[in-house]
Amino acid sequence: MTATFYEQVYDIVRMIPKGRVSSYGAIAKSLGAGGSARMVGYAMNNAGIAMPRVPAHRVVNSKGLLTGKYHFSPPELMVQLLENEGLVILDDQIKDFKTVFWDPMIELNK
DNA sequence: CCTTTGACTGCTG
DNA sequence: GCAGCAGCCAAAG
Repeated sequence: MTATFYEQVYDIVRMIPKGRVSSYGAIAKSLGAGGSARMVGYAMNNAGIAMPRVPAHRVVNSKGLLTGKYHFSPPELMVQLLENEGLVILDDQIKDFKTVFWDPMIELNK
């Protein structure tokens, strides 16, 4: 695979179904990157210019908090997009996070 | 080649 | 339950 770590992250994120979310750590782990969750977030920084568009709004931290919302323009966009997909956001936190959580390790049968 | 940078995570007090 | 600290590791300068 000539794909960089970023591209691998993008692939996983694009696979996240509508109305579901995943976490940085889970994605990193599914890539075999171990605890390099920060790298996933760092990759998301590039997601803004990645093609095709990467649904970065479906990626949150392990607690279901929209930690990266301030990287959107405007920050409220992330919440809007998630709510548009049927999710409920309460004070920057995803309601029923465990229920809508999408685990790449399981869904991709890795 | 060495340093800095993170949209994170888990443990500890 | 919350704040602080350290570990994590790839990419960019």
